[in-house]
Amino acid sequence: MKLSPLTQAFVLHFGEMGSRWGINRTVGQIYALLYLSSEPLCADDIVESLGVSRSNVSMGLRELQAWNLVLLKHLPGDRRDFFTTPDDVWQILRTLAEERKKREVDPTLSVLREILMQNPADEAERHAQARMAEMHGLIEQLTTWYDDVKTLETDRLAMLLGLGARVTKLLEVKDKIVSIGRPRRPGAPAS
Amino acid sequence: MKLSPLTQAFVLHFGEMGSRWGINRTVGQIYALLYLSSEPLCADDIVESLGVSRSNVSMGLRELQAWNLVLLKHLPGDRRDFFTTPDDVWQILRTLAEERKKREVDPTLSVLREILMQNPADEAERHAQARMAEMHGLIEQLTTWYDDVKTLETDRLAMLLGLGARVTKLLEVKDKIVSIGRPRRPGAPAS
DNA sequence: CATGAATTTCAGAAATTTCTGAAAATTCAG
DNA sequence: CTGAATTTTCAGAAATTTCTGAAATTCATG
Repeated sequence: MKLSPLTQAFVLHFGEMGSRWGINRTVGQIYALLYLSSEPLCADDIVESLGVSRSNVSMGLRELQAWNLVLLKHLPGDRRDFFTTPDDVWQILRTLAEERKKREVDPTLSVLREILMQNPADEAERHAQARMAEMHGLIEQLTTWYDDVKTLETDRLAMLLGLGARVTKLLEVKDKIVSIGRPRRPGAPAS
Repeated sequence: MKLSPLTQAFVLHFGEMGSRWGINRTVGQIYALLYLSSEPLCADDIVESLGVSRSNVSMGLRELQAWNLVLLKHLPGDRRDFFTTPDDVWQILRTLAEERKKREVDPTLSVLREILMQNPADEAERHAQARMAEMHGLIEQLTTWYDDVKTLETDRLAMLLGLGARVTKLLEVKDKIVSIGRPRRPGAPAS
């Protein structure tokens, strides 16, 4: 299993990027390899392709399974485990988002909520809590949006992305139309 | 500068989360501290609050400046550097998004483009390239959306978030209305 | 241009993370 | 149950990252 130069380049890059996240180099490389492969690979294929130890691959695969990023396959008449990634990149994105939220956002939210329950002892604590409340509010808004959007099927999601910032333009126009139909009295708040 | 328990809890949590990203513990803690503080802090304040070495704080602050996450302030008649975070959490979010994109997404995009220029030597490379093209397409869609949305002022952005998945429902309704106005001939594609 | 307050740099120590090889566990066919 | 194929575990080696203290640098001021 000698890697072609193209595959090699991608695998090495993913290794580097991996370390920029929490994921380690080998895990990144294993994932890249599985992602590119047209058929499922077993642990020894990976050992051979990446030149790392068998046990390292075993641990890497375990981590990827914990992230729900790989699928386990069994070929009939073969006791070995084979691994792939899902075909659909959008599905991969959804999984990634879900797992990162679980690991990075949820714990922070719960710490913030915890702290915001307490009441402040002094002015410094009052200010600190106000800051945490701001952060909490921001994260809540983002996760609410995420929860709303994550269930969209791929084509709807693509549609939403394609719309981008124009959505707000649309709403503006709508507001204008509404306000023509319901002209505001002089001095009344601008709604 | 003894930290109050509330602040302490938040700072420690940020330290932990920091290591889950590329950022190290101290950098996370420094940021948390600055974020919560009602007035700018100088390096020695941070040393005292966190109990780490002066040089470590210096390096941490440098990293945070590289991320554009802190602001440098100078008090009149004081030669020391003082640091704060921006007041607006939405602005912080924008900066964070921008910097992470720069560090994590852009390099990947450029590697992908590089590889997709080459032409495949065999069937395996052809398949690998197709996979990379899928990933490239996905990232392009996401970054296009991001580029579109990142310029929105905070209230528009909040509006867009509030709308969430309902956007697509809106489009559906619009499509329905349009198709009533322009009934499709039998056998014609559903547009 | 000397002084001293403040900051930065950097070599190496300390801590942490990653990786390996050997041993243990698991699984299944015979 | 035995034994071969496969996977997992884990103690410690190797590599990497983080942190420190001491020295170097910067720079406003007398």
